[in-house]
Amino acid sequence: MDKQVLFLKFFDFITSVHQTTHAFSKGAKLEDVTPVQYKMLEYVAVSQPVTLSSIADCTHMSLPNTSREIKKLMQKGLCEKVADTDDRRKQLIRLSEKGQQLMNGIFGHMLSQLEGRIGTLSDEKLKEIEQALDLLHDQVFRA
Amino acid sequence: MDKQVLFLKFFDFITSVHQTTHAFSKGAKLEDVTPVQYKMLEYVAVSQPVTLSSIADCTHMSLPNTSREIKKLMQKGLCEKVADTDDRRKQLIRLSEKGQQLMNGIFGHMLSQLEGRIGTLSDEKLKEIEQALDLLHDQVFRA
DNA sequence: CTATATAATTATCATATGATAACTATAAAA
DNA sequence: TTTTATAGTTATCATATGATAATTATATAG
Repeated sequence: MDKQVLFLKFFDFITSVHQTTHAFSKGAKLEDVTPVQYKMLEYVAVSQPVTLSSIADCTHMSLPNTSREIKKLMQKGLCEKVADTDDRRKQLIRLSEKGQQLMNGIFGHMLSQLEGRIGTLSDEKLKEIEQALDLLHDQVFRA
Repeated sequence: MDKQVLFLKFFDFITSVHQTTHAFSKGAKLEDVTPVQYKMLEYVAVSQPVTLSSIADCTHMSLPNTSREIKKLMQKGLCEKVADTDDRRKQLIRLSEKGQQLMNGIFGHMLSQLEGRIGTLSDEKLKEIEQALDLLHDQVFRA
């Protein structure tokens, strides 16, 4: 097994995933949300409610900058703060109704893009794809 | 086959790939090269020599901004221009010796990161991984 | 030959992003 | 209780990035 060749395949694969990600998000209307803000919204959508610190950690941002951008997202009415009753230093963030709808729309758009790619495949093929996702996730792209 | 479930799996997978990419590039010393400039270097490294227009296309940048950033990369001694003898409007870009060394170092770093993840796997497992990469690349993450 | 399309450059501007210092409030440890 | 650690805010600055208009040079179509 030539590791050099496998590496090139990985590199090509990662590039393809990035391009596909770009293609998927293209066309989803994101008026008034910057790339960094979108990344934050995506994280909040999946893990809500979350503290500012965990947003900062997971998006590789500093706490001050995270605070600033969340403030902007709240001003746009996309996020809400909830006080943490256990630890009053913490601020729990979650999507607002409007933010939830925005992300639902985006996820729906991505789903339809995916549908366009795998919609016609047989159930056996889909099973194979699912297994491939699991394998790579566990063996290579694990955190 | 529940498409909704498969979508969530895809979403999770894409997130993992992005995080792994981030982890891979972390630690590679990129003094004085911005993220956008790095993206350009990566494209040039793989496809050189390339025209400014193709760099602009593939990195989703405007031509003026591409021109500006390439200029900076040349000032840093990482890229070179070669005139296209066929069409004198075109500027072919390639890595300089220094740029080549930089990218070799980064690719080497990524290779060792990958090695750390799959280095101990059996040849059969590696074959499976290779097939999974091919499958997903062809069926889902194709351009 | 003239008009038009392509490739790239330069200049300029607004905004997004990243970094840091100074600060407040609360919790936990000594 | 005093000290120290944690969570977050605010303000400020420098730089990176994205958008656009105006310009030059060359190629190609009519």
